This record gives sequence, structure tokens and C-alpha cells, in this order.
Amino acid sequence: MSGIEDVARAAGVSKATASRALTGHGYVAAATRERVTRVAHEMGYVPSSSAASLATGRTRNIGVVMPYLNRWFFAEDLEGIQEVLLESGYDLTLYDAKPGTEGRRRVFDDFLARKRFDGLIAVGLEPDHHELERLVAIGRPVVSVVAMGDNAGVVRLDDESAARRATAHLIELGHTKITFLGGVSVSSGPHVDRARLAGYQTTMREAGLEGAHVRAEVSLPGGYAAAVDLLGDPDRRPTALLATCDEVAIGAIIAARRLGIPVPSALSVVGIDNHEFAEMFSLTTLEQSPRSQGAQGARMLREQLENPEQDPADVSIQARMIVRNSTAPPPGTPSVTVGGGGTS
Amino acid sequence: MSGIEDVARAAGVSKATASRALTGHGYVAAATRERVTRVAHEMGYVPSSSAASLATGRTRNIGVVMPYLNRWFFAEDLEGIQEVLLESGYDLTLYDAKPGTEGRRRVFDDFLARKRFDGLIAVGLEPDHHELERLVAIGRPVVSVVAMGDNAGVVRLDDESAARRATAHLIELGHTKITFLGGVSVSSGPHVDRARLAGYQTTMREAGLEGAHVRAEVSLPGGYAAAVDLLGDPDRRPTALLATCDEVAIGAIIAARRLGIPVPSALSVVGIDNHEFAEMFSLTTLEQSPRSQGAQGARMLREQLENPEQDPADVSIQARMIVRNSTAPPPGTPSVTVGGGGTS
DNA sequence: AGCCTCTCCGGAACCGTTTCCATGACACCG
DNA sequence: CGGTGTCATGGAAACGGTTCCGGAGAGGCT
Repeated sequence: MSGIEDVARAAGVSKATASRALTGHGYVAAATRERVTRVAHEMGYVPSSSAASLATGRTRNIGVVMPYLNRWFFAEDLEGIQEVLLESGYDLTLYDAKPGTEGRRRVFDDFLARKRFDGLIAVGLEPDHHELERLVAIGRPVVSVVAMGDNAGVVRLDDESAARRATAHLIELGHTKITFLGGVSVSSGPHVDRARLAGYQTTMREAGLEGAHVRAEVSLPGGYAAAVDLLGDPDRRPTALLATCDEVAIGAIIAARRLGIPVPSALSVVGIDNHEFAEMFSLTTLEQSPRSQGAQGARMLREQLENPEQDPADVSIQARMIVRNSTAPPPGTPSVTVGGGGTS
Repeated sequence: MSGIEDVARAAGVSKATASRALTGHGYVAAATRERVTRVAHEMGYVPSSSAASLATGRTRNIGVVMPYLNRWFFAEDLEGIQEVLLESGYDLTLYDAKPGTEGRRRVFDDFLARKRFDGLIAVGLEPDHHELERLVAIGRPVVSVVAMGDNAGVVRLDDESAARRATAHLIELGHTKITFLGGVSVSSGPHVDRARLAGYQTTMREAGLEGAHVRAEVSLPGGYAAAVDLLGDPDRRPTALLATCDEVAIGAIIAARRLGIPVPSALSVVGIDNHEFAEMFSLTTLEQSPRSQGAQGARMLREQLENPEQDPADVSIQARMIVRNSTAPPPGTPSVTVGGGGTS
């Protein structure tokens, strides 16, 4: 209710000084600053953010666009972002942009155009040409986490390298029949899955092995369904699975148990993510921390808002491999047991 | 860049008529309205929302406060909310308020006080006295989804009744050793778990049975850990488990499989939620749809914003029971097999 | 002493809308 | 034909801050 004018009057100063005292910009005598802030606090004064935005052109709000909210990766990412924004005093407004929906179109064409934010964080967005155009038309800094492959600042996992290392791990154990589970193809579908599939394929090729690829919806039930299908057929059944992410990998482990196939003695499984369930299933995996990626992205954006001249470098993250007990040499391998638990 | 004044000039009208034409309030000749909107569109005019908010006092933005983002229930809820807000043209700003954190304090004391929204949706918030005070001090409509037990509009599952029905289902099958998994106690911890535990306990008491309660962290790994503990001890092992939610129930099923205890022949498990994994584990459960609860809450708030006088009634939802294949008569029961699959 | 610089402060313009109020045109009715 | 009501429009005052600019006082320096 009470505006800055009331505060000014109560403190016996002008609106101008009151504003300076409260924002901390410009010269104000220490004594009057103290008095003004005290009075403001006593009156329970809260500045109107719309008025401040109108005057300054800044909103102290940042937008986050993501295609999913209910997947582990995105939820974690969002929490990471939220955390650093909270401590910086920024509000967070969320835009849901599920691929192929009318809602997504509206987000790009209507909502984002309103520019109710100082900057934008795009998580795993994969915008098409039109969408990218809208994004730059906004004229606000954009930081992208995970994928976008273009001009904006990016922080993401090196997906291809992660997949290569996971594949190499299985090959070193002696596996030759290794199937990749998830994604669509190297040329379509989300970039993440494409990169991982590509990493797998080149590593297999380099080792002189033939790769096999089974599509799966990228979710735990999706991995389960695909694995039931694959493992149920003795002809196609491999000795090892590389999954595009831990959710799919865990679905596969559950399917294997269901079918009475012991993991890891008869089937090795490795994932990518280090999902919160990974430990519970003793899943060997390559760790990435979406939470800290999100936080990193938010910090980059904050940085960019504070000194707008410099353009920041991309950050590429190398995954750490965590060997648990879902991988072992293929059945029929002599002696040499390979470690359970532990980290490398 | 271009303000409404530019549009007005280009269309040959005054700022006032331009505003009326664009907002649709007040009298404007059809011809000029058409001309103004066309010109505005050609110029790519986008109104400044801070200016509009300042003038009208409305933000076309609603706030959502929740304690977790990365749990199935909350993520689904958020998507439901997002969906209806999107179609109503409202922005959504998200406030993360994890219990017991400094961040939560700041959300209540600083962020919410800025009133950058027309209304608030609180999901599973369980505010303490101070927090509740802040909430009403905002002076904006608040709709609460799940739990708050007070003056604000509420839509939620009847948790106690759901737990009673789940317990009754197990008793009807012939179980007598039934353990409740999850939550803290009837008098502390989240209200949801307390209500469910209470429903379980009274139903057991009415049937003349002795209840048992094992604490578990409310998550899939939490359920797993607690169940490994409980089921590993033959003396304490019950013939049936009622879990406070599906995540815990599924954790328990996984634990049982791990320990070689067949479900449902040696152990029945029932949950509450109908989580996205429930079908995959053939889990008997009581369905609730957080997504539609969220949507419902958002619609209630929208309603309340449009005609502020009426205070809306609470909505209490009865859970639908879905019988799958995780429940059966206890071991040693004669004949009479009870159905797998199907819905009632 | 005179001048310059540094602080401190108030008046007023400005940010970009919406909306109140006054004015006019026009039609309709008695 | 004058009055009354409805429709259309423009001028100007909000909304609540921030910031430019100019004035005044206090030292510091030459």
C-alpha cells in the first residue's frame, strides 16, 4: 500500500533521496540512509517491482524454458537453477515447451515475446529454425544447458565421449555382443541420444565389432519394455547393454531380473547419468550432475547480465565413470573377477 | 522498442484509443480497432507488461510454491498447473521452498512479499504459523493443492479414506500381518503420510488386528532400504505391506524380488498414487492424478481472480482403486484365486 | 580569498501503459 | 425541434518508482 513517497515523507526526505537510500545508488549521507531504511522497514515498505522494472528496464526475473518437467534430468536441472537464482535474488518464471505441442508454439510466439525477464535459460530445448529465430529476436541473453549447438553460451556433458568410454569399458571386459538401447537414430531424435549412439557406434567399429541398436522410449518403463522384447529372444540377446541413460538401463535391469537373467553374470548393463536410483541397482554408469549443470548455467547468465560485453566460453563437462556391480566379463570367461563397487 | 504511442501515431489515433483498441476495453469503432490492431501487428508491437502492471495493478502472472520439484507427485502437479495457465495466458513463476532451508525462509520473507503475481498456488506446502501469516499478509488469493487445512481453497485426495480402503482390501484377502511402510508418525511429519497412517491404523483396529509401522524415507530408494530391513528379518516379516505411496511400494517390491520373496504369492503390496511405474510393477494401488489436481487448482485460482467475491468450496477427491497383480491371499490360503489385472 | 571538487539533497522528467473525464457527433423520441 | 442517450475519440492524470540536473555546503588547494 505505502509507496516510496510515504516513506520519504515519514523520513523527512525527498522521493529522490529515499530511492537512493534504498537502492544504494548515488550519494546519500550514512545517517539519512540509515534513517530511511529503518523507517521503510517499520512501515513494511515493499517496492513495486513493476514500477521499478518500468523505470529501469530490468525485471530481476529470469525465464527458464524446458521441454519436460517430470523427468529426473530436467527436474534436477531446474532445482540447480532455482538454487542459484534464489541466492541472487532473481525470480524464476517457467515456460513449458513440450515438443510438437500447441503450447510450445504459444510459448515461443506469445509468452517469450513479452520479455518479462532479463535473460533466458534453455534446457535441452533443441529449437527448430523458427524457434531459434524467435529466441534471438527477444534480444536478451540466452544461456543454453545441454543442447542447442549455436551462438548462445552452453554448458553440457560431452555425450559422445561418455558413450565411447562406456562402450570401451564393456569391450575391455571381453564383451563382443553389445547392444545400444534407446534413442531413435543417429540422424533424428534428440541430440543427446544421437551423440551417445554415435559414440557407441564409432567405438564398436574401431574395435571391429558389429553394433546393434534397439529403440526404446527414453524412460524407465520404456527401457523395461524394450528390454523384455530384446532379452526374451535368445537369438538376439546380447551379453551386454549400453543404455542411453540410466532410466533406460534400470528398466532393462528390472526386465532382466523378471526374466531370470542374472545381472551381471549373464548380462552386463551400463548407463549414463548416475541417476538417484543407480546406486540401489548397483548400476555402472557415467556420472553427470544435472543439478550442478543447471547451477552453472544460471551463474553464467547472472555473470552475463552483470557485465554484458564479454561473451563467455562454452563449458563442456567430462563424465566421471562409476563402476558398480552391473558389469562383469561375459559368461564363460575364465577367472579374473572384476571389481564390484568403487569408483574410478 | 516501439511503444503504444508509436502505434497510435501510425494509425492516426490517440494513445487512449489505441489502448482501448488493443485491450478491448471501452468503446472503439470496429473500423479503427481493426486498423489499430493491424498496424500494431505490422510494427511488431508488444506491450510492456511492467507498464501495464503498474497501471492496472494486475500482473497476469501467478506464483507456484512447492517444497520439491523432483518428486513424481510434484512434477506432475506442476505440469497440470502449467497447462491451464498457459492456455489462460498467465505466466508462472516458481518458488522452491524446501522445508527447513534458508531458501525457504527467503521465499516467504522476501520473494513472496514482492507480490509479483495476482495469485498463488501452494502445493503440499504445510506452512508453519509464521509462514501462514506471511501468506495471508500478501493479500492475494491463495489456492492450496494437497494440504494446508485452513482458510484457502483446497483440492486434495481424501488420504485417510484411501488408506482405509487399501487396508480393507488386504484384510478381505485374508491378511492379518499387515505392515505400514513410510511416514514418521501420526503426530509428526507431512500431513499426507499422517493421514494415511491414521486411516490404516483405525481400519486395523476396527478389524481387531494389530498394526505395525515401519518408517521409511518417502522415495523409491527409501522404500527399498526399509523393506530390505524389514523383510530380511523372518520374525517381523508380514504377509502384506501397505505403503504410504507408490514409490515406497515399488521400492519394497524390488527389495522383495531381490530377497527372493515372490510377489504376490508370498507377499502382497499395495500403494497409493498410481505412479507412472505402477503398471510396470503390476502394483495394486489407489489412483490419484496429481496432474489433474494441479489443473483443478489452477482453474480454481483463475476463477477466483475473475470474480473475487465468491469463496469457492473445497474439493475432496475419492481415489479409484486399481487392482493389479501385487496383491493375493496370504500363503496357505485354500483355493479361491483372486483376479490379476482389471480395475474396479 | 578565490576556485574547484566532492557530497548531499530536492525538483522534475521519464518509463509505457490504462482510465477518467470532457467533448462531439449522431440518432432517436416525444 | 430540443432534449436525451449512445458511441467514438482525445487530453491528461494517474500508477510508483529511478535518475538527470542543478544548487548548496564543506573542505582542500593554490
